[in-house]
Amino acid sequence: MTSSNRKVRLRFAPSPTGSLHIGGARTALFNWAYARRHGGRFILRIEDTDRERSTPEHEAAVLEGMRWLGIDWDEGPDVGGDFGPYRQTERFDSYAELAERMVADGTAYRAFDSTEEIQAMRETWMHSGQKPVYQGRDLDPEESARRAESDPFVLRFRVPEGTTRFTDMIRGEVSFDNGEVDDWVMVRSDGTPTYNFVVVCDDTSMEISHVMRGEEHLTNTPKQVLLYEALGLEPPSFGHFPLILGKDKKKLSKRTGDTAVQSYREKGYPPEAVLNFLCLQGWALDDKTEIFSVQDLIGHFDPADVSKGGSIFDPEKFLWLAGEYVRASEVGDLAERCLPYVVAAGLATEADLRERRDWFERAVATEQERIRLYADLPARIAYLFARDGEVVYDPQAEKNARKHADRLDTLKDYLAWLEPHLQAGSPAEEVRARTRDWVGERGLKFPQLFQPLRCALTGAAGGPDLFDVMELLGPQAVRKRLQAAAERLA
RNA sequence: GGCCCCUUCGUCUAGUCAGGCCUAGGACACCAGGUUUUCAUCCUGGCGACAGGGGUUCAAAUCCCCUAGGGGUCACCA
Repeated sequence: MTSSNRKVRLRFAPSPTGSLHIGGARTALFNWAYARRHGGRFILRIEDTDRERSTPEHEAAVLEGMRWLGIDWDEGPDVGGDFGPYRQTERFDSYAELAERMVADGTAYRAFDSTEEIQAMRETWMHSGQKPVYQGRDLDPEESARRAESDPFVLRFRVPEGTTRFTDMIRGEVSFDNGEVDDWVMVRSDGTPTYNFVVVCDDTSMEISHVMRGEEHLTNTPKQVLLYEALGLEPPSFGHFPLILGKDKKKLSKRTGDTAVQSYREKGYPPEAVLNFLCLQGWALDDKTEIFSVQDLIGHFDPADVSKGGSIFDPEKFLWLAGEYVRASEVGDLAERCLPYVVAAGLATEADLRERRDWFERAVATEQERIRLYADLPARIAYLFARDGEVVYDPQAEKNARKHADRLDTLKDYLAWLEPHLQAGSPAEEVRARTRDWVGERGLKFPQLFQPLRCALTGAAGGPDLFDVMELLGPQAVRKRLQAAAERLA
């Protein structure tokens, strides 16, 4: 394309004005995948030139979010690299010098308009249907230099006549009439450089070969391409991803859904599922595979295959995907990942769970196909930690149990029958089989025993196999819960 | 409002570049069955789309034009 013999170097350049956004994460992911696929480098650069809103805490949160997802970088503020520094505010010196040169050769000029004047112009443009473009209001060089000594000014880029074209890796040929492009501000009156200026400087000096970002940057691209041309530099290849949309079809925002990667982490989404879901926003591995790893992404990602239209973020499908990952987990791993949530819910201490590790894993196994998020587990296994006389009966469970007029006798007789098994510690399979026989011999239907039994043991209307539950509970708890139920269900 | 981008089931998408293999495939959701001690899982089936209109062609979801709709952007934010 633009640069055939350049080394492949891509960057993700978030501004630390908040935690990692779901859209930013996808941008990072695709850039990362492209770099990895082509044996290139992936660079993390912090765009902190908005000093008002940028904070070290946000920067840390962004890095943490990336790490959690498993997107690693070869160069960045924390790991360094040969093209540092990797925070823009630490690179200010290099911008100033270039700006001076551009004023000297006329590709940039000083503008002395006050904020109010600019405001007024914009008002006029918007209401009168004129082109909302600021162009060519520069003074002759001498007057400009003279006024510069007393009055504040900004440096603007002088947009030449013509048409600016570039080949977008996702959209193909894109062109803008230069008459539509503002003589945009490169350097503010306080001497600090603006985004479009800084980006070009940094991408150049960091030898970035491909710039892939969200579609909201599409109109910035001609400004940047023009700057590359004015500087006699070869621009990188550009690509603009479609936006991730909320239910309202507008750019996903906090109003229309959770946008922070961190909040999905807290809710207990497996990071692999988050990554997988992000891939599905605008890209597909093939015509039928929904579940795949980042290795598959790396092996097949091509920006030309990315959809051009925006995609509405579907929380339902996201949840389904999370569940798929949870179900496919190895139980030990799943237990490890759920453990913090069980502790946070106050059901047990970490030490306790680690001591009863085998038991805990078995408990997790009973719920593996019922939970979709790690955070779903605590509520589902809370009954295992309840006091035997105080198991919380779900209204539906109690209703089911009370449907059977013979419930009290059934439970009492069943407990009596069960007692020898409890004492002998009979395995679940055996008790399960024998119980079925017992139900048959007594001429009962299964629900007549199982509904009261489930309510007594777990308090829930649905749940795992009751004989697995009994094993987890242990003989004493089973006894007590059945006895308690004989009173509570009277 | 100007400019730019976009448009396949409700949603995510395959197919569009190289027109026929598309009576448009998959997934989520939904509906109906089945399995199960219940819930969940799992299995089977169903519902459901080429924005509209003109061309080009033997043939168009695919190419061209127009219209409509949606979005983005118009900062001394990034």
